[in-house]
Amino acid sequence: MGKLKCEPDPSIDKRLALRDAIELLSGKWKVCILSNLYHRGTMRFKDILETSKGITPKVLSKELQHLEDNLMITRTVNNTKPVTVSYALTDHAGETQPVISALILFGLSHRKKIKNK
Amino acid sequence: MGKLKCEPDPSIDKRLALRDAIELLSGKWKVCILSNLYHRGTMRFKDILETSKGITPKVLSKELQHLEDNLMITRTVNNTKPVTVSYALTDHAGETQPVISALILFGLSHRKKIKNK
DNA sequence: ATAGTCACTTTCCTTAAGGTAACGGATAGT
DNA sequence: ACTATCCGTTACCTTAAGGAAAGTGACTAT
Repeated sequence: MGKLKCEPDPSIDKRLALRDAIELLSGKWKVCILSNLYHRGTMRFKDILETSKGITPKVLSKELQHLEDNLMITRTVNNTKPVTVSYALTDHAGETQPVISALILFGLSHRKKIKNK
Repeated sequence: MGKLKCEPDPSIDKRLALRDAIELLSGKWKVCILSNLYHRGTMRFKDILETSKGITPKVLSKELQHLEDNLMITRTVNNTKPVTVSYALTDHAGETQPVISALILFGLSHRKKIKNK
């Protein structure tokens, strides 16, 4: 494979954006949590704890805070007994859909390539 | 945001693909190295060491091996004095382009959202 | 003989991610 | 009073990522 294009380096803005986007999806649980919320809609803490198999409450709590800080999910304390808390995706989280699709498409092709080694 | 669609859970294949794809791009240096190779074409070890500012030879060596294992780059030992080694993207690496574009697009929008907090 | 280049490798260290297990406050049922 | 549910927190530990600094081996130039 030779040189492709020889554009100037990507702008600093794009590099920061790329780094932020990857960080937001990196780690063992974030995509799993987002995916669960996407497919099941609003969920309570305990629901996510059970569907994200293997996660502990401590880690889940941290991940949810991180996702909330990044405006990917909303956290709503319900007026119930005992207290329940609902989490749901924001509209902004919907913008990850093209990213996820592209990642899956590449990942599928990549796994094929790797298997034939 | 209510429930979006209520598809069944994604297939196990897609989940694995997604995880692999994210892992391949996670970490401090991989995207940086790929981006350098993409914009500059074939590069020697020292070139990448200098353009990926802050990386150490040990870490670069490890990252390059990882990328080679994943068929993203080729490693060619040149018949020169002193020995030089050339790295270049594979065709397969080109398939990350839609992923990177999607990540940048999302990242730019995300950074705007976060700034207005 | 000495010093330099290139592509690493080795050793040692710090930091951060993630896991385990137990505990806490609020509330309710029996 | 005792137990249970829910949503966490706290304290402690292990592992992995990554950084700093020096060294190695093959070769060349002076």
